[in-house]
Amino acid sequence: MPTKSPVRSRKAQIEQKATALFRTRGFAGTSMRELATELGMEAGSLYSHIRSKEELLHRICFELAELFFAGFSAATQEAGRPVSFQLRLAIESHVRVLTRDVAASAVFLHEWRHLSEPARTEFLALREQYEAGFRRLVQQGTATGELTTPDPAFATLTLLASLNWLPTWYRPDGTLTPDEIGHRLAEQLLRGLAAKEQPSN
Amino acid sequence: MPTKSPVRSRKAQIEQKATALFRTRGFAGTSMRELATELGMEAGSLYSHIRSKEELLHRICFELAELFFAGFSAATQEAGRPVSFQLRLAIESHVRVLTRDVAASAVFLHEWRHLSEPARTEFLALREQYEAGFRRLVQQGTATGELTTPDPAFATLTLLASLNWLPTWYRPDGTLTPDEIGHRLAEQLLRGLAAKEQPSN
DNA sequence: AAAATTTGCTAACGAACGTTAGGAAACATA
DNA sequence: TATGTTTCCTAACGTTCGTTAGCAAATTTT
Repeated sequence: MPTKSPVRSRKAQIEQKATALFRTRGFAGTSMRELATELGMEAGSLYSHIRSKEELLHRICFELAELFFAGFSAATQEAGRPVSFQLRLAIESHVRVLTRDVAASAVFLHEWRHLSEPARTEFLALREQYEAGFRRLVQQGTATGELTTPDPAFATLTLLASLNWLPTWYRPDGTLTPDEIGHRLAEQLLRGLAAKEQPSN
Repeated sequence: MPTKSPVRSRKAQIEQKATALFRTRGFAGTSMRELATELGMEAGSLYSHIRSKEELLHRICFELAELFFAGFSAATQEAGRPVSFQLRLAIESHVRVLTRDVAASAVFLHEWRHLSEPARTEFLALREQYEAGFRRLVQQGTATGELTTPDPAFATLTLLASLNWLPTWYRPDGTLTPDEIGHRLAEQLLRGLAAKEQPSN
């Protein structure tokens, strides 16, 4: 009996398919009826496994947030590492999380607006906290002289922008592995912040 | 009688308010009833001025596309300019269009998925064409030796990513003018592609 | 094997949706 | 002022939505 896919619980199937649909159609543009149809069942049956449509979204958002924080911690926890190295590791970790499940990442980055309060505000606070971590790294890097930028906050925005656009173009079946992508992005972005060379004005 | 705002046609008011709502709630998450309420009227009345909800989205998407193309043309039409200079101008033009109406830009970048066919496919083709223009610039720049990157396509993605994340953070009342932002982004991004200095491997 | 639990279908609920059509009110034109 | 046009309210349409509850079937547990 060749089984091509690992057997998943019904709930896991629902979550995976919901993630895919939320990504392509948006949260508000995805109905529970079409989700159920994609799974070969009726919409009413979904509620044997989940509480609500919003619960699906909530899980995607807050579970990915945890992964982002865990990766950032691992990248930056070891004392004594050069700041620019920590920043490189943080970039690479961010890319790893984004590429782990690119549909979930796209949902995470755009569909949070559909969370009800207080989850919505909570999510935004987490996001700000995570970004502040990157900002601190860039600031520390300029303070130590490893990095150069006239505006650390602006540079951080640019950096995160490059990273967070990834779900729009990344394909798991593309030629580059997630680690290669992370490496390249880190290279290019850090090159733009490198302190050794002066830009020609 | 001090009038603070210029008097606009009802249609212009509808379009402006729809743009704002589509930006914050998404196209699918915005109802015609709430749009009408924001304008102090009833939903049924909107149809004296517009044909459909989708027409509003269609206009946002295709009018901005025109602006992007016009800006790119102006940046790259003059023969003899160094490629990296053209790229700089193209970046700055892109930022000018994005910052012209940041809500419309956010809608343009994310809500196109709600266009029906054939408009949806048409829009994606336009987008690809515009991005191909940037790719050509980067490729030409590496061919002339003005720019350096092991992968022009990848570098272009990174560049456009930095630009297209702008609507998430830009505030018209912020400290930087659109031209300043364009200049900074161009500086930082081109610095990451500059051919004169070799990155430390 | 019997009992308990889970799963899924089904019909339905109350609410919400984009839009239409009729008519009154407001405005513009002759 | 009379006429024509536009704007808006209103009620309603047909459709869709997320979800609930009842029950039978399937599965699991005892």
